[in-house]
Amino acid sequence: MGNCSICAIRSKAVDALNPTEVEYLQGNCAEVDMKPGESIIKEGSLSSHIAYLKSGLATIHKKGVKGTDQILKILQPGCYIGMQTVLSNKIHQYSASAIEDSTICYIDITSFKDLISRNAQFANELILYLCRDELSYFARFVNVHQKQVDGRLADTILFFSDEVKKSRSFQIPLSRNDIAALICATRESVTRSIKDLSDIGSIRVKGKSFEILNYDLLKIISEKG
Amino acid sequence: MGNCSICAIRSKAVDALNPTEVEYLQGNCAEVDMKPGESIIKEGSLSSHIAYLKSGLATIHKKGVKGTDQILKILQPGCYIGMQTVLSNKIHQYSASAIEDSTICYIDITSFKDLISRNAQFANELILYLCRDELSYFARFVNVHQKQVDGRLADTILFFSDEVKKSRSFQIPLSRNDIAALICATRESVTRSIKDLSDIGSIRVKGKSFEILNYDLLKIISEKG
DNA sequence: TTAGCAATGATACATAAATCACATTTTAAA
DNA sequence: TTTAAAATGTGATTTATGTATCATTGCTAA
Repeated sequence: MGNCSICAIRSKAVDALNPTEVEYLQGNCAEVDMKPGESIIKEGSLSSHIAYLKSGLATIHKKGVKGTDQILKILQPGCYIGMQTVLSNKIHQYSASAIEDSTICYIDITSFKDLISRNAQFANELILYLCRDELSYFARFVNVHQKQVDGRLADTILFFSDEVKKSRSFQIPLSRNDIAALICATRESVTRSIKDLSDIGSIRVKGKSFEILNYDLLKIISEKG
Repeated sequence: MGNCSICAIRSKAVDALNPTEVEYLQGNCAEVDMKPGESIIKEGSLSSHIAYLKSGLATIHKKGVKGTDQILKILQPGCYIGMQTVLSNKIHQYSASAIEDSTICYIDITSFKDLISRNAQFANELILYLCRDELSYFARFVNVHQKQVDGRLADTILFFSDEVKKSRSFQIPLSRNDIAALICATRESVTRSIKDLSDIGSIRVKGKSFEILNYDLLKIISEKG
């Protein structure tokens, strides 16, 4: 059982709850530690809990017509997982998996719904969360289709550097196949593209270790597509 | 000024309002008629109103790195337009345009936010709306990347037939360029793909008039990609 | 350590779809 | 009606990326 009242990365929504409500949430919330590769929620399964990524890193992925999964998003701490499904649908419409050591809080649906109807400010913060989330997909959708593989890979590397790892030298905890699923390409294209970006001296890569050598150049490739 | 209390296609959210609240909404809501091509909201402009599509048909579109717009979605009556931006951002992150004669209700932001904080059920319905909307984008995102042009075009034709026009013979109120922007392709590819689908006898097309001759065949192409 | 397996890199080849260039049709305007 | 402008169709060509195959590396587990 987690302790929501002292949770360091608790959401703005939870901030809007009063002490009694926080206690209620806490009583209906279970904290679970996860290893990379472990499944947080599974597409097609019955949804009974909303998950909250307290620490670590995870992905949202969804099966496509080809049978392979597409990665929709990299999730950082502070993200709700499965909320769209739990609130509007009985069956999870996407999967989520940890890609680093993570801590997940599973919140019982009923309690969560309770809090939405009880506390308007809580509901309001969730609305804001959903709006921002959806807008980020809009941007992603348009970008992915107007850039080619090099540009999309550059995007991803910059994302991990700027948003996730906040460093020029970092690990991307994804296999080449995973990166392909994320940027909508094949494993082979990812390999080639990594080679391309390395050849022009914008990055240095060894396995999962990435280092940005020429940030501006990488940015240009990301923006030009 | 519209009359929300007797609006035939008013949203489930508005259904949750009490008579006083409906009257309040009505007082802060302006109804506008639009012709095809007219802009409902504009990407980059300051957001002051949420739009609600009361009748007609519209598109959401967003500028990409190449400078051209990508169509994110075809909107049918009952859709909120610009809500994601109005609630979480000052600047509209996407545009919307009518593609058929449409009626739009512009709702003042402040009043809308008021209603969210006043009425938990209203907020709750908006949350459901946002959840469903986002899930539809997930499906679209994955589909678009795992199907080739023929499959995506088949998807679009089936969508207009099944969801919008509810007929096997209908008009698609989009230019070839628009269809291309919708299915992430070029105008030329759309033309060729229409020819492909016609050659195998699944559709008959004349200008913007489409007729489905072999529904099952079209479905197979849509599903196989 | 070694065997076995999964992940990755590298190369040749195939292909879907973009680009380019131009003809034709449709629509709008004068 | 005539003209201009926009939209659409078509064929040739190019290109990015997928597919296929095989070699290599690295990891896991006995």
